[in-house]
Amino acid sequence: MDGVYYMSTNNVYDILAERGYIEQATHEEEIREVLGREPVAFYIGFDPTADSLHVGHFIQVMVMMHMQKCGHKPIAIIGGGTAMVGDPSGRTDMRKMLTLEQIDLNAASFKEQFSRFIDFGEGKALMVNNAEWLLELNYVEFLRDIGKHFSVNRMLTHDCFKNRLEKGLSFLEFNYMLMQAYDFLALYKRYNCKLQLGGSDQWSNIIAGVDLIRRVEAGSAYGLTFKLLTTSEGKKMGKTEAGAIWLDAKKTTPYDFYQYWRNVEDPDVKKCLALLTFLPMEEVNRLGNLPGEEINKAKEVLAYEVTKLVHSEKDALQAQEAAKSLFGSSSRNSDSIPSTNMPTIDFQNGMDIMTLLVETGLTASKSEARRMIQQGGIYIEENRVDDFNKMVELTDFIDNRLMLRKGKKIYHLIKLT
RNA sequence: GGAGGGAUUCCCGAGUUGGCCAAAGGGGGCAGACUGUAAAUCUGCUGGCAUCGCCUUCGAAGGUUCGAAUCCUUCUCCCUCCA
Repeated sequence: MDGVYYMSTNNVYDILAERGYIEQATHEEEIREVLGREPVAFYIGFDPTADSLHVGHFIQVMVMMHMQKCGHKPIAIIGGGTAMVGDPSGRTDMRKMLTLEQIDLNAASFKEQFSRFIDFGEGKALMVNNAEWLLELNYVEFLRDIGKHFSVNRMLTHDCFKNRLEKGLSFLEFNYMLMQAYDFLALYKRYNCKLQLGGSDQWSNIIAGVDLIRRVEAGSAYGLTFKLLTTSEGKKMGKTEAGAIWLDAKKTTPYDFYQYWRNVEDPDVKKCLALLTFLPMEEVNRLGNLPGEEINKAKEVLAYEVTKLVHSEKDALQAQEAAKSLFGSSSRNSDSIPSTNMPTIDFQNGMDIMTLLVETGLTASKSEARRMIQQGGIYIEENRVDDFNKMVELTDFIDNRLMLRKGKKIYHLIKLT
């Protein structure tokens, strides 16, 4: 039935709802009606605090894609204005101010990445930097025109501030909401943007914008929030001990990217398929409900599909192939297996295993390498290394290659050059 | 501006009669067993270098001491209360 439903509707709201994106809506019925009636300009904000988007952003990008496919017009806002000030949440580490150049650089990377997913062709989508209007604001004017519409009493009742009242809240942070609300207003006026989307943590800020537009312009504006990508246990997904999963292949290789999705926990597979791929819901449900061990098939599809979307079909195929060769029984030859090229001479007199582990980045230090070996977590070509003084010799290489493994899943190929 | 309180290893959080503290405990993470490249569970590890041992860590900089995360001084940041 889900599949039929998907096929028979073209209201993007229904699609988003069915796929499980939507968390909260300011005016559910109205939004659905507007989206079904006319092309709507909508926006999502992104702070250019890094030089690449990550998986957390990707879910928002997915939404933009769905929306665009259904004829609506995405406006991606780069938070250049807010980034100038520095995101106040997470104040202990006093975020270092990004320079204007850095922000511009990041913004350019963002745009490049957005372009892979969204069609920025004439009139189809926009990317705007809020520095355009935020940086030249006049303080007193802003207070009089915008500030007067905000009730401190009401703001204080918002959850996002409530929690902070105990820990402390700077005036700067307190103003963040006004800035974002102003963004919405500015976009409303410039582009007739009447819908703001965002992660569920943006709810308060979004309502603030909706209210502001209604007050200042007596206009109709709406907000929708989406579920943050979390595991069944409520932890944020898209982060590993090593950091975020980036969309930039230089920061997270397609192989690692693929593996991340290949290894999601059983209960999360269905959700990920729905949120991060364009597979029909019928298929999503079928795959997500595969029993027991068969769910691994669904994980393979998930990993393949997401990698294909974010990188390319070729990358997805290569990653899949690499994974199969490593975890299956076939030969271990694939260009996508993580590897390090090392000069042959380095092994002329042998190299001790601990140094090798550090060189390849499999362990962060020799101490860790030692520990790993003592615990039996290091393998050379499927042979457990039991001596941390072991010297790796040229004779250990087969065809100029040597496969190292840490734990069960982390492979690393050494290639002699 | 005044009065108090606090800053500890990835995170939270003990530790302040100075040595037994590389620093309790929990979380997270990693590894092992079991598995399905899953979950749950159990076990071990979790600053660096090194074959006893050594080195750098407890907001920053100095000082007192044979010896300081623990005492003193100054500084920075944060919190609470008062004005």
